[in-house]
Amino acid sequence: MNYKITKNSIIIENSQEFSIKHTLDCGQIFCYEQNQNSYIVYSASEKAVLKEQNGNIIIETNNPNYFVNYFDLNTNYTQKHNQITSAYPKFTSAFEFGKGIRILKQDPFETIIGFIISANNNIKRIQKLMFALRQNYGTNMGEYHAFPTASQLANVSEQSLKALGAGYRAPYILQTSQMLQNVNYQQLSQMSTQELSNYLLTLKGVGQKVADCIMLFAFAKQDVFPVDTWIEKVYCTYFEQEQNRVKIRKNLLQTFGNDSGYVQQLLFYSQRKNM
DNA sequence: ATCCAGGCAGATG
DNA sequence: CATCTGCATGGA
Repeated sequence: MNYKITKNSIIIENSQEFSIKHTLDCGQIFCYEQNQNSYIVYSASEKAVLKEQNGNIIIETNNPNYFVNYFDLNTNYTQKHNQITSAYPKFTSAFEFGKGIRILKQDPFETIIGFIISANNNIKRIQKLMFALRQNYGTNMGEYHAFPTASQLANVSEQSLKALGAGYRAPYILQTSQMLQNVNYQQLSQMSTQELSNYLLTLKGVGQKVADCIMLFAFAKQDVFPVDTWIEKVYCTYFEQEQNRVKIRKNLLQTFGNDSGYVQQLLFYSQRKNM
């Protein structure tokens, strides 16, 4: 995709390959806001404002290089979309609905906490708690708050987390933050999918589904297929009646191979489209 | 009132 | 190994 970088912006020309709305609304990110004619994205300590003008996308930010990587601007999603559409024609209309989705490369710690909170929860409440964590424990950046670091979050009280609505996840957030204080994410990113999965599963509040989401949305792993209640519904629609998530995941991984991550997100978004 | 939301941990066969 | 249960909270 063609883009230009200035000191405080990214300009994307001819932007059909990037739907801001679908990319942000598809459920992979929790800390963003929609305004009248712009979206604001918060990631770790960074912020970006996204607008469409005359068919171009303008991303205003103090850290353009961070968001080039974050929005995965160097990957050709038109090609990916065409490829899966021809490879799996029975899903054409479902894929079409989410055309323009880009799989984000999000901050690992923020993504880990976000998806720990996501367990048995709904997206509105997840977003609310994630912003509350920023507001209460994150570094004040002036006009907004950064997401708290592992060390910052490791030192808050379980009581105060529960007061913000974390419920029974409060001790998971605390224990995982403590475990991640000295982790080398560079090292994690070099692991194979299986190695990384094994590591993530040692964190409190992280099971297979949450680990898959973390690997997909923060580590750009493609050979994962997060199975939640929505994907269960998709599976029962397109494949067969099956309640066992382990089997569903195995079958979907076998069917979609290295297209799994991108396909999963398109199918998830399509399934939730009237929400 | 009951069920559900991007499930997980811990206990029990 | 597989299956079962409790779990905070708020909206439908």
